[in-house]
Amino acid sequence: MRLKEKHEITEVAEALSHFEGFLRRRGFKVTRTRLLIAERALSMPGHFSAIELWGALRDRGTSVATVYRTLDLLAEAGLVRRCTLAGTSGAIYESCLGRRRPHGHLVCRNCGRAIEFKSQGLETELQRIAEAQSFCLEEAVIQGIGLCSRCRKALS
Amino acid sequence: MRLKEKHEITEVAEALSHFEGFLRRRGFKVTRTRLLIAERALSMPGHFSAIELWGALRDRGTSVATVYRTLDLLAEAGLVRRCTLAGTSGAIYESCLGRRRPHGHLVCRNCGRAIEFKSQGLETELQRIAEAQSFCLEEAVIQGIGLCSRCRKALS
DNA sequence: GTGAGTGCAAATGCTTTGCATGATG
DNA sequence: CATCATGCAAAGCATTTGCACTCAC
Repeated sequence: MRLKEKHEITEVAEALSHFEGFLRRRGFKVTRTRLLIAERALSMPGHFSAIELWGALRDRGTSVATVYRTLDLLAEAGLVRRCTLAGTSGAIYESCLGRRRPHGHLVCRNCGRAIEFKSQGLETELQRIAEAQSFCLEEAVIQGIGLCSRCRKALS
Repeated sequence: MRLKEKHEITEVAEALSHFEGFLRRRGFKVTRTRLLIAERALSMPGHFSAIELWGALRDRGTSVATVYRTLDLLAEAGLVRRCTLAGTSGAIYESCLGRRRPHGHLVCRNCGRAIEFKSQGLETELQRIAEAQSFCLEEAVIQGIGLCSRCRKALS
Protein backbone atom coordinates (compact mmCIF):
# COMPACT_ATOMS: atom_id res chain seq x y z
CA MET A 1 0.00 0.00 0.00
CA ARG A 2 2.74 2.37 1.06
CA LEU A 3 4.74 1.49 -2.02
CA LYS A 4 1.74 1.71 -4.32
CA GLU A 5 0.98 5.22 -3.15
CA LYS A 6 4.55 6.32 -3.52
CA HIS A 7 4.62 4.87 -7.00
CA GLU A 8 1.45 6.71 -7.96
CA ILE A 9 2.74 9.98 -6.62
CA THR A 10 5.86 9.62 -8.71
CA GLU A 11 3.80 8.80 -11.77
CA VAL A 12 1.69 11.92 -11.35
CA ALA A 13 4.78 14.05 -10.83
CA GLU A 14 6.34 12.64 -13.99
CA ALA A 15 3.17 13.29 -15.92
CA LEU A 16 3.06 16.84 -14.62
CA SER A 17 6.53 17.61 -15.89
CA HIS A 18 5.59 15.98 -19.20
CA PHE A 19 2.63 18.36 -19.30
CA GLU A 20 4.85 21.33 -18.49
CA GLY A 21 7.17 20.36 -21.32
CA PHE A 22 4.17 20.01 -23.64
CA LEU A 23 2.95 23.50 -22.73
CA ARG A 24 6.35 25.11 -23.27
CA ARG A 25 6.96 23.30 -26.54
CA ARG A 26 3.62 24.56 -27.84
CA GLY A 27 4.09 28.10 -26.65
CA PHE A 28 1.37 27.86 -24.01
CA LYS A 29 1.98 29.40 -20.64
CA VAL A 30 2.68 27.28 -17.59
CA THR A 31 0.23 28.63 -15.07
CA ARG A 32 -0.57 27.69 -11.50
CA THR A 33 -4.18 26.95 -12.50
CA ARG A 34 -3.21 24.59 -15.32
CA LEU A 35 -0.85 22.62 -13.12
CA LEU A 36 -3.41 22.45 -10.35
CA ILE A 37 -6.12 21.12 -12.66
CA ALA A 38 -3.69 18.67 -14.25
CA GLU A 39 -2.59 17.36 -10.87
CA ARG A 40 -6.14 16.75 -9.66
CA ALA A 41 -7.21 15.24 -13.00
CA LEU A 42 -4.33 12.78 -12.98
CA SER A 43 -5.08 11.83 -9.39
CA MET A 44 -8.78 11.15 -9.97
CA PRO A 45 -9.64 7.51 -9.34
CA GLY A 46 -11.20 5.78 -12.34
CA HIS A 47 -13.42 7.73 -14.69
CA PHE A 48 -14.64 11.23 -14.04
CA SER A 49 -16.73 13.91 -15.68
CA ALA A 50 -15.57 17.48 -16.15
CA ILE A 51 -18.12 18.53 -13.54
CA GLU A 52 -16.81 16.04 -11.00
CA LEU A 53 -13.28 17.29 -11.52
CA TRP A 54 -14.58 20.82 -11.10
CA GLY A 55 -16.16 19.74 -7.83
CA ALA A 56 -12.79 18.49 -6.62
CA LEU A 57 -11.42 21.97 -7.35
CA ARG A 58 -14.24 24.05 -5.90
CA ASP A 59 -12.15 25.17 -2.96
CA ARG A 60 -9.67 26.81 -5.31
CA GLY A 61 -12.13 29.06 -7.08
CA THR A 62 -11.48 27.52 -10.48
CA SER A 63 -14.13 28.05 -13.16
CA VAL A 64 -15.75 25.26 -15.17
CA ALA A 65 -14.66 26.92 -18.37
CA THR A 66 -11.00 26.61 -17.43
CA VAL A 67 -11.49 23.01 -16.38
CA TYR A 68 -12.84 22.19 -19.85
CA ARG A 69 -10.08 24.17 -21.55
CA THR A 70 -7.38 22.44 -19.53
CA LEU A 71 -8.87 18.98 -20.10
CA ASP A 72 -8.57 19.66 -23.82
CA LEU A 73 -4.89 20.43 -23.37
CA LEU A 74 -4.34 17.34 -21.25
CA ALA A 75 -6.02 15.23 -23.90
CA GLU A 76 -3.80 16.76 -26.56
CA ALA A 77 -0.77 16.06 -24.40
CA GLY A 78 -1.90 12.43 -24.23
CA LEU A 79 -2.28 12.39 -20.45
CA VAL A 80 -6.04 12.07 -20.38
CA ARG A 81 -8.57 10.47 -22.68
CA ARG A 82 -12.03 11.76 -23.41
CA CYS A 83 -14.65 9.15 -24.07
CA THR A 84 -18.38 8.94 -24.48
CA LEU A 85 -20.02 6.04 -22.74
CA ALA A 86 -23.00 4.84 -24.72
CA GLY A 87 -26.34 5.47 -23.12
CA THR A 88 -25.07 8.46 -21.17
CA SER A 89 -25.07 12.13 -22.04
CA GLY A 90 -21.88 14.04 -21.51
CA ALA A 91 -18.28 13.01 -21.87
CA ILE A 92 -16.21 11.24 -19.27
CA TYR A 93 -12.46 11.36 -18.92
CA GLU A 94 -9.86 8.89 -17.79
CA SER A 95 -6.27 9.48 -16.84
CA CYS A 96 -3.87 7.58 -19.10
CA LEU A 97 -1.51 6.79 -16.22
CA GLY A 98 -1.05 3.10 -15.55
CA ARG A 99 -3.79 2.16 -17.94
CA ARG A 100 -3.31 -0.64 -20.41
CA ARG A 101 -4.24 0.19 -23.95
CA PRO A 102 -6.24 -0.83 -25.77
CA HIS A 103 -9.20 -1.42 -23.50
CA GLY A 104 -12.97 -1.40 -23.72
CA HIS A 105 -15.66 -0.65 -21.16
CA LEU A 106 -18.50 -2.62 -19.66
CA VAL A 107 -20.94 0.06 -18.51
CA CYS A 108 -23.54 -0.77 -15.88
CA ARG A 109 -26.84 0.86 -16.76
CA ASN A 110 -27.87 0.77 -13.11
CA CYS A 111 -24.93 2.14 -11.13
CA GLY A 112 -23.15 3.81 -14.03
CA ARG A 113 -19.76 2.32 -13.24
CA ALA A 114 -17.46 1.34 -16.09
CA ILE A 115 -15.39 -1.83 -15.86
CA GLU A 116 -12.36 -1.99 -18.10
CA PHE A 117 -11.22 -4.98 -20.10
CA LYS A 118 -8.39 -5.69 -22.51
CA SER A 119 -9.59 -5.40 -26.08
CA GLN A 120 -6.54 -6.22 -28.16
CA GLY A 121 -8.20 -9.06 -30.01
CA LEU A 122 -11.37 -7.10 -30.67
CA GLU A 123 -9.43 -4.12 -32.00
CA THR A 124 -7.40 -6.26 -34.35
CA GLU A 125 -10.60 -7.68 -35.78
CA LEU A 126 -12.13 -4.21 -36.10
CA GLN A 127 -8.99 -3.05 -37.88
CA ARG A 128 -9.44 -5.90 -40.36
CA ILE A 129 -13.05 -4.88 -41.01
CA ALA A 130 -12.07 -1.24 -41.48
CA GLU A 131 -9.36 -2.14 -43.96
CA ALA A 132 -11.82 -4.13 -46.03
CA GLN A 133 -13.78 -0.87 -46.52
CA SER A 134 -10.60 1.22 -46.96
CA PHE A 135 -11.66 3.07 -43.84
CA CYS A 136 -8.70 4.55 -41.99
CA LEU A 137 -9.28 3.49 -38.39
CA GLU A 138 -7.92 5.92 -35.82
CA GLU A 139 -9.74 4.87 -32.70
CA ALA A 140 -11.94 2.03 -31.57
CA VAL A 141 -14.84 2.27 -29.15
CA ILE A 142 -15.87 -1.08 -27.74
CA GLN A 143 -18.47 -1.04 -25.01
CA GLY A 144 -20.92 -3.41 -23.44
CA ILE A 145 -24.03 -2.10 -21.72
CA GLY A 146 -25.87 -4.13 -19.12
CA LEU A 147 -25.75 -4.96 -15.44
CA CYS A 148 -22.61 -5.47 -13.40
CA SER A 149 -22.51 -8.50 -11.14
CA ARG A 150 -23.34 -6.45 -8.06
CA CYS A 151 -26.42 -4.72 -9.51
CA ARG A 152 -27.50 -7.96 -11.11
CA LYS A 153 -27.79 -9.55 -7.65
CA ALA A 154 -29.25 -6.44 -6.05
CA LEU A 155 -32.03 -6.20 -8.62
CA SER A 156 -33.05 -9.83 -8.62
CA MET B 1 -35.87 -0.29 -58.27
CA ARG B 2 -39.58 -0.53 -58.71
CA LEU B 3 -39.69 -3.69 -56.70
CA LYS B 4 -37.36 -2.39 -54.04
CA GLU B 5 -39.53 0.65 -53.47
CA LYS B 6 -42.66 -1.39 -53.27
CA HIS B 7 -40.99 -3.73 -50.83
CA GLU B 8 -39.95 -0.82 -48.61
CA ILE B 9 -43.38 0.67 -48.63
CA THR B 10 -44.86 -2.63 -47.52
CA GLU B 11 -42.27 -2.90 -44.77
CA VAL B 12 -43.10 0.53 -43.44
CA ALA B 13 -46.80 -0.23 -43.56
CA GLU B 14 -46.24 -3.45 -41.64
CA ALA B 15 -44.16 -1.65 -39.07
CA LEU B 16 -46.85 0.98 -38.68
CA SER B 17 -49.49 -1.57 -37.85
CA HIS B 18 -47.05 -3.19 -35.45
CA PHE B 19 -46.69 0.22 -33.83
CA GLU B 20 -50.44 0.66 -33.67
CA GLY B 21 -50.75 -2.72 -31.97
CA PHE B 22 -48.02 -1.74 -29.54
CA LEU B 23 -49.82 1.48 -28.64
CA ARG B 24 -53.15 -0.24 -28.07
CA ARG B 25 -51.64 -3.05 -26.05
CA ARG B 26 -49.98 -0.51 -23.78
CA GLY B 27 -53.01 1.67 -23.40
CA PHE B 28 -51.54 4.56 -25.39
CA LYS B 29 -53.71 6.40 -27.84
CA VAL B 30 -53.33 5.93 -31.57
CA THR B 31 -53.14 9.49 -32.80
CA ARG B 32 -52.64 11.03 -36.21
CA THR B 33 -49.46 12.76 -35.00
CA ARG B 34 -47.88 9.56 -33.68
CA LEU B 35 -48.54 7.67 -36.88
CA LEU B 36 -47.23 10.56 -38.96
CA ILE B 37 -43.98 10.77 -36.98
CA ALA B 38 -43.61 7.00 -37.05
CA GLU B 39 -44.12 6.86 -40.79
CA ARG B 40 -41.50 9.54 -41.49
CA ALA B 41 -39.05 8.08 -38.98
CA LEU B 42 -39.28 4.63 -40.56
CA SER B 43 -38.80 6.12 -44.01
CA MET B 44 -35.69 8.12 -43.13
CA PRO B 45 -32.66 6.92 -45.07
CA GLY B 46 -29.78 5.81 -42.88
CA HIS B 47 -29.19 7.51 -39.57
CA PHE B 48 -30.95 10.64 -38.43
CA SER B 49 -31.09 12.96 -35.46
CA ALA B 50 -34.31 13.96 -33.73
CA ILE B 51 -33.84 17.46 -35.13
CA GLU B 52 -33.48 16.16 -38.69
CA LEU B 53 -36.66 14.16 -38.33
CA TRP B 54 -38.33 17.25 -36.96
CA GLY B 55 -37.14 19.13 -40.04
CA ALA B 56 -38.81 16.52 -42.25
CA LEU B 57 -42.04 17.24 -40.38
CA ARG B 58 -41.89 21.05 -40.27
CA ASP B 59 -44.69 21.41 -42.78
CA ARG B 60 -47.06 19.61 -40.44
CA GLY B 61 -46.59 21.89 -37.47
CA THR B 62 -45.31 19.14 -35.22
CA SER B 63 -43.34 20.21 -32.14
CA VAL B 64 -39.87 18.91 -31.24
CA ALA B 65 -41.17 17.73 -27.90
CA THR B 66 -43.61 15.36 -29.55
CA VAL B 67 -40.93 14.09 -31.92
CA TYR B 68 -38.77 13.15 -28.95
CA ARG B 69 -41.69 11.59 -27.10
CA THR B 70 -42.70 9.54 -30.11
CA LEU B 71 -39.13 8.40 -30.80
CA ASP B 72 -39.06 7.02 -27.26
CA LEU B 73 -42.21 5.04 -27.99
CA LEU B 74 -40.83 3.77 -31.28
CA ALA B 75 -37.67 2.65 -29.52
CA GLU B 76 -39.73 0.85 -26.91
CA ALA B 77 -41.72 -0.80 -29.67
CA GLY B 78 -38.42 -1.98 -31.18
CA LEU B 79 -38.91 -0.16 -34.47
CA VAL B 80 -36.14 2.35 -34.00
CA ARG B 81 -32.83 2.28 -32.19
CA ARG B 82 -31.24 5.17 -30.39
CA CYS B 83 -27.48 5.27 -30.43
CA THR B 84 -24.69 7.60 -29.49
CA LEU B 85 -21.87 7.80 -31.99
CA ALA B 86 -18.59 8.33 -30.21
CA GLY B 87 -17.05 11.72 -30.73
CA THR B 88 -20.40 13.36 -31.40
CA SER B 89 -22.80 15.08 -29.06
CA GLY B 90 -26.45 14.22 -29.30
CA ALA B 91 -28.16 10.95 -30.06
CA ILE B 92 -28.85 9.56 -33.50
CA TYR B 93 -31.56 7.12 -34.45
CA GLU B 94 -31.83 4.36 -36.98
CA SER B 95 -34.86 2.52 -38.21
CA CYS B 96 -34.71 -1.18 -37.46
CA LEU B 97 -36.34 -2.10 -40.78
CA GLY B 98 -34.23 -4.21 -43.09
CA ARG B 99 -31.20 -3.83 -40.89
CA ARG B 100 -29.10 -6.80 -40.02
CA ARG B 101 -28.36 -7.19 -36.35
CA PRO B 102 -25.92 -7.14 -34.83
CA HIS B 103 -23.93 -4.42 -36.55
CA GLY B 104 -21.33 -1.83 -35.64
CA HIS B 105 -20.50 1.57 -37.06
CA LEU B 106 -17.46 3.08 -38.71
CA VAL B 107 -17.88 6.80 -38.10
CA CYS B 108 -16.01 9.27 -40.31
CA ARG B 109 -14.74 12.15 -38.20
CA ASN B 110 -14.66 14.37 -41.27
CA CYS B 111 -18.02 13.95 -42.98
CA GLY B 112 -19.85 12.41 -40.03
CA ARG B 113 -21.28 9.52 -42.02
CA ALA B 114 -21.65 6.15 -40.34
CA ILE B 115 -20.90 2.98 -42.30
CA GLU B 116 -22.42 -0.20 -40.96
CA PHE B 117 -20.71 -3.56 -40.71
CA LYS B 118 -21.68 -7.00 -39.43
CA SER B 119 -20.37 -7.53 -35.93
CA GLN B 120 -21.51 -11.02 -35.03
CA GLY B 121 -18.01 -12.27 -34.30
CA LEU B 122 -17.09 -9.23 -32.26
CA GLU B 123 -20.24 -9.46 -30.19
CA THR B 124 -19.71 -13.12 -29.43
CA GLU B 125 -16.24 -12.30 -28.16
CA LEU B 126 -17.56 -9.38 -26.09
CA GLN B 127 -20.19 -11.69 -24.64
CA ARG B 128 -17.40 -14.06 -23.59
CA ILE B 129 -15.51 -11.23 -21.87
CA ALA B 130 -18.65 -10.04 -20.09
CA GLU B 131 -19.41 -13.53 -18.82
CA ALA B 132 -15.93 -13.82 -17.37
CA GLN B 133 -16.79 -10.80 -15.17
CA SER B 134 -20.34 -12.03 -14.48
CA PHE B 135 -21.51 -8.89 -16.23
CA CYS B 136 -24.94 -9.33 -17.80
CA LEU B 137 -24.48 -7.99 -21.33
CA GLU B 138 -27.61 -6.44 -22.81
CA GLU B 139 -26.20 -4.43 -25.66
CA ALA B 140 -22.91 -4.02 -27.47
CA VAL B 141 -21.58 -0.80 -28.92
CA ILE B 142 -18.80 -1.35 -31.42
CA GLN B 143 -17.56 1.69 -33.30
CA GLY B 144 -14.52 2.70 -35.25
CA ILE B 145 -13.62 6.36 -35.60
CA GLY B 146 -11.44 7.61 -38.42
CA LEU B 147 -11.65 8.62 -42.04
CA CYS B 148 -13.86 7.01 -44.67
CA SER B 149 -12.23 6.17 -47.99
CA ARG B 150 -13.70 9.25 -49.67
CA CYS B 151 -12.52 11.77 -47.06
CA ARG B 152 -9.20 10.00 -46.84
CA LYS B 153 -8.56 10.77 -50.51
CA ALA B 154 -10.03 14.26 -50.32
CA LEU B 155 -7.80 15.25 -47.42
CA SER B 156 -4.54 13.89 -48.80
C1' DG C 1 4.43 45.72 -20.54
C1' DT C 2 2.01 42.67 -23.67
C1' DG C 3 -0.37 38.89 -24.97
C1' DA C 4 -2.12 34.79 -23.30
C1' DG C 5 -4.96 32.77 -19.40
C1' DT C 6 -8.66 33.22 -16.23
C1' DG C 7 -13.30 33.81 -14.00
C1' DC C 8 -17.71 35.16 -14.72
C1' DA C 9 -21.92 35.25 -16.94
C1' DA C 10 -24.29 34.75 -20.92
C1' DA C 11 -24.96 31.93 -25.06
C1' DT C 12 -25.38 27.50 -27.17
C1' DG C 13 -27.31 22.98 -28.66
C1' DC C 14 -29.86 19.08 -27.49
C1' DT C 15 -33.38 17.30 -24.71
C1' DT C 16 -37.04 17.34 -21.19
C1' DT C 17 -40.92 19.31 -18.63
C1' DG C 18 -45.12 22.12 -17.14
C1' DC C 19 -49.18 23.68 -18.47
C1' DA C 20 -53.36 25.04 -21.05
C1' DT C 21 -55.72 23.45 -25.08
C1' DG C 22 -57.37 19.90 -28.16
C1' DA C 23 -58.25 15.16 -29.83
C1' DT C 24 -59.22 10.21 -28.85
C1' DG C 25 -61.47 6.14 -26.88
C1' DC D 1 -66.88 13.50 -21.54
C1' DA D 2 -62.72 12.05 -19.04
C1' DT D 3 -58.12 11.40 -20.31
C1' DC D 4 -54.38 11.41 -22.55
C1' DA D 5 -51.66 13.78 -26.30
C1' DT D 6 -50.07 17.95 -28.21
C1' DG D 7 -47.83 22.49 -28.94
C1' DC D 8 -45.68 26.03 -26.90
C1' DA D 9 -42.47 28.13 -24.11
C1' DA D 10 -39.56 27.67 -20.42
C1' DA D 11 -36.33 24.93 -17.88
C1' DG D 12 -32.24 21.76 -17.69
C1' DC D 13 -27.85 20.03 -18.52
C1' DA D 14 -23.17 19.83 -20.44
C1' DT D 15 -20.30 22.59 -22.93
C1' DT D 16 -18.54 26.82 -25.26
C1' DT D 17 -17.79 31.69 -25.90
C1' DG D 18 -17.23 36.88 -25.14
C1' DC D 19 -15.18 39.99 -22.40
C1' DA D 20 -12.80 42.61 -18.77
C1' DC D 21 -9.27 41.65 -15.63
C1' DT D 22 -4.83 39.29 -14.21
C1' DC D 23 -0.67 36.91 -14.55
C1' DA D 24 3.38 34.60 -16.72
C1' DC D 25 7.04 35.56 -19.60
